[in-house]
This record gives sequence, structure tokens and C-alpha cells, in this order.
Amino acid sequence: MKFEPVTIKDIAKALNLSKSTVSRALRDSYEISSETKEIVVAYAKSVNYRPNPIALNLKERRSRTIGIVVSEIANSFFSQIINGIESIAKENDYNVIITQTLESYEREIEVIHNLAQSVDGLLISLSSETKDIAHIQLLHDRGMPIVFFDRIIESIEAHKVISDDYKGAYSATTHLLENGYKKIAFIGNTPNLSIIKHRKEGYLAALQKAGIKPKESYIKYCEHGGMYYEEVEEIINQLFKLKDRPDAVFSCSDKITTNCFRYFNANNIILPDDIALIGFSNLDLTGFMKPSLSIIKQQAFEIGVKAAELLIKQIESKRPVYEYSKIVLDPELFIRDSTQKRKNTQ
Amino acid sequence: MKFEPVTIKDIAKALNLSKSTVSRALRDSYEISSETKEIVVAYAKSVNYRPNPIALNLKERRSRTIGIVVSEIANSFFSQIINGIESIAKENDYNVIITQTLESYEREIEVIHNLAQSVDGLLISLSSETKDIAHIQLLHDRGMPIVFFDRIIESIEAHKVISDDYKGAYSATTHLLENGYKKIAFIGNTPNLSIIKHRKEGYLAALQKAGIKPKESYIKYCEHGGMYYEEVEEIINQLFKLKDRPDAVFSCSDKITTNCFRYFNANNIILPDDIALIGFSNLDLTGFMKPSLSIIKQQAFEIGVKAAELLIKQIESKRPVYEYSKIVLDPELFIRDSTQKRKNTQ
DNA sequence: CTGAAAGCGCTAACAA
DNA sequence: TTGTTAGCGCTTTCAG
Repeated sequence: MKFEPVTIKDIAKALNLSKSTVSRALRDSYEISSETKEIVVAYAKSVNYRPNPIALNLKERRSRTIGIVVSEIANSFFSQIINGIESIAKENDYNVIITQTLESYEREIEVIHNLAQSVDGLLISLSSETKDIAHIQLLHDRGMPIVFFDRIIESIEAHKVISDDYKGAYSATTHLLENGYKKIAFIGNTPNLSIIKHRKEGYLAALQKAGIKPKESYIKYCEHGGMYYEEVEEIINQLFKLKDRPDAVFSCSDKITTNCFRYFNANNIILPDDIALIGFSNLDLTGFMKPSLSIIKQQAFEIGVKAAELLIKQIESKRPVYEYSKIVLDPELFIRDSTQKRKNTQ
Repeated sequence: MKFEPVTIKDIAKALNLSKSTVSRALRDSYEISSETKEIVVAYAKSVNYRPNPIALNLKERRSRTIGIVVSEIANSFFSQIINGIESIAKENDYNVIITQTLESYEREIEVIHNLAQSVDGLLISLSSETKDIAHIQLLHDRGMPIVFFDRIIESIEAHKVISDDYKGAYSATTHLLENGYKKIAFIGNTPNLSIIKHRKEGYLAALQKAGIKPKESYIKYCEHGGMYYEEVEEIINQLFKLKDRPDAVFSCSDKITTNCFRYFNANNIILPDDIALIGFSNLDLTGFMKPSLSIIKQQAFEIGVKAAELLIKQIESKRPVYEYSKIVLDPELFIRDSTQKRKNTQ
């Protein structure tokens, strides 16, 4: 069954006017007599006329739609970002199409291709698997407005909105050190991701400051960004097989953090006595877990807001943009029970 | 700056052919010589030609897009449903536009209006505030394919996909009763919602079966569906002021459930000793909370799959659909610590 | 086998 | 003040 909306043509026919008169009347053009306007508007309302946005898009060669590419919607960090984006999009009368890569490079290529022709601009956070960025570079070169957030591409000149990952990692690691944990493992998504590079740098810097030599065997990555429990399981198994088993884990993503938690729970490893755990996460519930989880929380909503603002500004700018901004937001450390040895509990 | 994709016209000009020949060649029409085809296809590829989907949409009077209306993306139940929908949409080459009402009637009207013209069909779960359904009825009457899921409208004839809410509520309440809780409070979103009606019936039936007379004062609703912590706070305060204070809470939504948890936590009310808590939730982390939360979990992904399948089938059906299916999926009860008195711990 | 032209719904330059 | 026409990118009769 077909949904057949009423068109300007229908109205014109019904009222014995031309399409253009109707169009102008509806847009309240100065060249239409007020009587005609009234008639048209009244009739349009009575038949519940709505302009066909597709026709408008074709005409104006724009869609008033922005595309979002994230790794997973069902991830509090990204869904909060999306909320931020939506609030700005709504304000500026843009629609939003959300796509998820599920951390897969293949899917990223596919969704970006699909989006490419139907949006006015793109808000992208890379998938964990992505190493080659040709598919994005191409679009960018052809003038598609793109703003990167969170997992950005350093080599492409564009607006970027990120957290201060270095600082977040540095303070989390320092917190662990101050609480007596010296053998700190680092679990990241994949080394190609900008955020992971910076987080690793922060982690290393904190160790160095404390005079601790980093161990290669403590630094681990998840091929699929921690999407699958098995990846994380495998990594922790490896860590636990080491002669000098780590006494703390610093994790780089929500998914990895909660998967670590699951592992410890399933294997009767007690936090924070057997091992400490801190990680990037934007999940509200982490405060209610057993034990409550120390986290580094990002200003997700704000990231979305800033990214959307920059993108819309760029889309609507008359001339090409040459000056790009890089907005860096501070993450916040929440110190809870999973990183404080019982005796030290404050 | 503008993103200017190459069009069929460009190719035609470059190759000294007509638009129609190019179009046909690209669609591999039988009436085009294989040489011409080769030339065109090769050239198109070399310039990275992509058909303009907007033009196609206008032509075909369809958008290959389905619209989703949920109350909140950042809600595990809905994001899992969305994943289910997306998987089917992708298979069938449909795009998806996700919108959220944030439980507001106003927003629901707005997003549905926006969607109405740009999608081929709608997947709707009502907002908690919605009582009047004229905005949806109108679309439906005009032939827009709509499938309802979760919070459905009984009075509209359409495909519907839901959980067996009655059963979920019945078994959760029965579980509480069997564990010695007799004074069970019921907290729902709003009484106008189909799911809440059924859950209340299940709750009442379980009480009756156990020979317990329900108390009006134990049955509470959240005007905004539990979106705001304050609503839930207010309700629990009311419950706790009763002479005969409840010893258990049965909650009807993820948001309410976690907000109850927050309240208890903040006010040093110990679960399950001071009070028991069970609720509908699809959050994985509930199993790791302190105490671990008993929940009724719905087959969210499956709901999305079924709803999307029905919708796409309806969109693509040649003739009007008169037979509507109502798919009912069983929820699953997860019994954990928040509803089992310490002595009873298994 | 290929091209010209119409049309999807809308706007806007140009006529009247 | 209103109508005619062309055109956005594409497909598809209808002619050649």
C-alpha cells in the first residue's frame, strides 16, 4: 500500500491556480495577493499539505541531514554524544542519520559510502579496525564537510573534537601508582587509533614520572576494539600467565572496561585486592557496581554539541574553510572502590 | 564549500553520449551494445560515479528509509532493538533514521511529522506521555505503513511486536511472593501505556493468586516515564511515608529500575534486607551491581528484527495489508540478589 | 542500438 | 498579481 501525500499540483488543480502561485502563496511571497494567500493556506491546511522534502532536497542540492558514524549506538559514551549532536541538529533544523560500524573496517566503508550521497556533512569517529583512511580522504578531498570526534585522523585537515586523552590516562595511571599499584597493565583498542596513542602516552608518562620502567608485556590491544568478550578474555589470560603478573589494569574503552569486569567476576578475582581496575567509561551504573568502578569519564554530550556546531557552521559557510579548530575537552576522574586497596579506603 | 558529485549528465557529456544511454549502460540494459557499456562503466568507475539517491527517491517516490521512534537511544532496551532493526534494514537495503521522543508527547508529534514525508514506513514505540494518538492515526489512515513495538496502540489495526508483559510481571511478582515479600509496590511509567496496563494486570493476578489484596497506595506512576530521577525519588518518598511501608518494589522500566536503585543507594537502604527490587531491564551490568539486580529481560534484539521484517514486508507488498500479526515474545526472568532475603540465598 | 523528451515535486527566472 | 517554463538527477516511454 502506498502513502500518497498531497502535492502542490493537487492544490493548484483544486483551486484553479498555477503551481507557482500556490508555491509562492505558501512561502508567503510578497507578490501574491493576501486573498489568494489566505485561500491557498487555508486549503493547504485543510488537506494537511506538507512539502515533499525529497523534492526540496533535489532542488536545493542539499538534504539538511548530517550523518553520524560511531562504532556502536549501544555504548553509553556514543549515545551521549549522539544526544549532544541531536540537540544541536534540532536547533538548526537538521536531520540526523546514525550509523554504526561495530568496530569493523568493512562496515565503516559501507556506511560512509551510503551516507556520502545523502548527507550534507559527516561526523565521524573511526572504527577500531580502521588503518587505511582512503575512503574518507577521498570524500574530504571532494569537499564533503567532515568533523572528526573522539577517534580522529591526525593527517586530515578538518575540525576535530576530542577529550584530553593524555591527561585522562596520565591521571588515572598516577592515581593507581599513588594507591600502591606498580604493575599496571594497559589494554587499548588498537594502536592505530588516535585516542589510544594519546592514552598510551599518558600512561607511559605517568609511569616514567614515578620512575617505573614500562613493560612491553603489560601493553595489550584488542583486535576488534574489545567488541567481543573473547578478545578481552584472551588478553587477561595472557597477562595472568606472566611471571610478574600485573596488579592493576588500565583500560581504554567502555567495552573493554566492562568486559574486564565480567572476566574478573566470572573467575573469582577480587577487585581491588587481587587486581585494581580503572578505565574510560561513561556508564552511570559503574558507581553502583560491586565494587564500584573507578572510571575516567568524558564530556560526551559536550563533544557531540561541539562537533555538531562546527559541522553545521562548515556546511553553511559560503566559502571553503581553511582554518580548522581542534577542541579538547577535559575528562573527569571518578575514584571509587575498584582502585583503592581496602586498607587505604578513604 | 560544496560537495559536487559527478552526475550522469557529466558522464554523457564527457563520453559524447546521451543521458539515457549512460543510464541504461549503467543499469546493464539489454539494449546497449557491450562496447558502449564497457566504456561507460569504466569511465563511471574512474570518476567514482554514484547515483544520486535523492533523485532516485524522487523518481521512485520512495526513500528506502524507515523511521524509528523510540523514547531514548541511550537506553539499553531500545538500543538493542535498534540493532535488531538495523540488521534487517541492512539486509534489505534500507536506511534507518532514528529519532527519540525523550518520553515527551510534544517531541513525539514533532519527530513523527518530520519523519512522515521522508520515510517509507515507521516503527513506533510510544512516549510515556502520549495519550492522544491522532497524529499517528492520521498517518495510518493515509496509508503510511506503521509497525508498533513495545508500547503499542491497541486501537489501531497494524502489525505489532511486543513482549509478554503480563507473563513477565506475573512471574516477577510471583517470585517476590515466593521469597517472602508480601507488600509489593508497583511503579510504572504511565497508565496510558499498553505495556504498563499488561504489567499491572500480571502484577495484580499474581497477588490475587496468592490471596493478597492489592493496595491502591502501592501502585504508582511516573508522569514522565521515569526519565527524571526526581520523579522516582518523589514516588519512593511517598511509598516510604505509608504506615504499612512496602517491602519490595516491582518496576516497569529500565530507567525507573535504575533510578530506584540510585535512590536506595543514596539513602542507605539496603537491598534486599530493607527492601527488594526487581524490574524490567535490559542492562547487562545489572548482574554486577551491588547487590546484583533481579530483572525481567526482554528479547530486545528479536523485537527489532521482527518489527523490521513486518514493516518491510508491508512496505513492499503490492496490495493493502488487511491481516495484521501480533508477535508476542517471552521475556526472561533473571533472579539475582536484590530479591532474595539473605537467609534464603541459594 | 541510441537519443529526445517527459515526469517525479518543487522553486524561481522570466513573461504577461 | 499570476502563469509559463526550465531545471535539480534520474528513469523510462517513445521515436528513430
